[in-house]
Amino acid sequence: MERRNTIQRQLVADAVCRLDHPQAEEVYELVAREHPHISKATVYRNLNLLAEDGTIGKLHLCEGADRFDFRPEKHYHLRCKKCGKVFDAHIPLLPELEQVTDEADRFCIESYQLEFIGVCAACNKQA
Amino acid sequence: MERRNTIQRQLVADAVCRLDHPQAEEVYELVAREHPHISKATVYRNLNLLAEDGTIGKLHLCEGADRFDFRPEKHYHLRCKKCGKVFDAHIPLLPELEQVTDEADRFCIESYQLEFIGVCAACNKQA
DNA sequence: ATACTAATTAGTAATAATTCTTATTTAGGA
DNA sequence: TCCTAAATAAGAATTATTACTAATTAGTAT
Repeated sequence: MERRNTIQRQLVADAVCRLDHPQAEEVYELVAREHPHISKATVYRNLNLLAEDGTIGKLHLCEGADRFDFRPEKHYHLRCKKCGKVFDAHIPLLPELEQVTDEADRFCIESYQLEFIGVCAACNKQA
Repeated sequence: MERRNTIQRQLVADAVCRLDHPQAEEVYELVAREHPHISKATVYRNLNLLAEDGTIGKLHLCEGADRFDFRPEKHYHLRCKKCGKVFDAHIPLLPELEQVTDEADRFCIESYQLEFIGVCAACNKQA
């Protein structure tokens, strides 16, 4: 049987759109505020399903829990090591990175995960 | 007071050298085989201390637990999505990546984390 | 050698994030 | 309407890691 369109899945997707790079827990909290009966496992499962079929993006960053991202275009991310916030980078994609191969290891590269780490404007101003 | 040189720290460092991109648990197991009284917390603490001062590297990959790496030169990593193994990439460092800035966000980039994902030679042969 | 003191330890408890389990409910087709 | 597979709720279980605390240790000073 096909994947169904469920209300829960739609609610999860909506919540990701309304939040900024939320972690699963934040998505759960937002949905649960309106629909207290939703199960945490349902939120996790649907986040992963939505990420699988590309409806949303899933970010596995160096620190902390996975985050989700509804922006469709491919883009890099910045993580502030002071406040922990994650930002969309306004950096053009690096074509060199897309073309990397590793013949030496006969390893078939399919994708990559890149994250820039540093200090955001707000935290920089404070210091 | 300064950081001390402890036997436990040396044992942890040695174990990382003898293993290939081990997770903390594997380091613990190897040390504990010879020294069953070592505490898991001690292994974790020392792994992080060693990573802090650059004696070993700490890898936060997309999947699974953190891994540790004793190789001193900067290099990229490959992760096989079939078998989960992590390999050192024989790919030259990309200078473009080292020079990236993000003026638009006034974000001060200090480092980055890059990981290539694909299928290793062994898994490729099987399929 | 002994004593001192802060760093480190072992062992355990706690936490955080996520996945698993099971009984129940639902959606869509026959 | 009835059937069946998919999806759900609720909570237990798991995994990886960190926190806590009393006891021990390393490095230095006596």
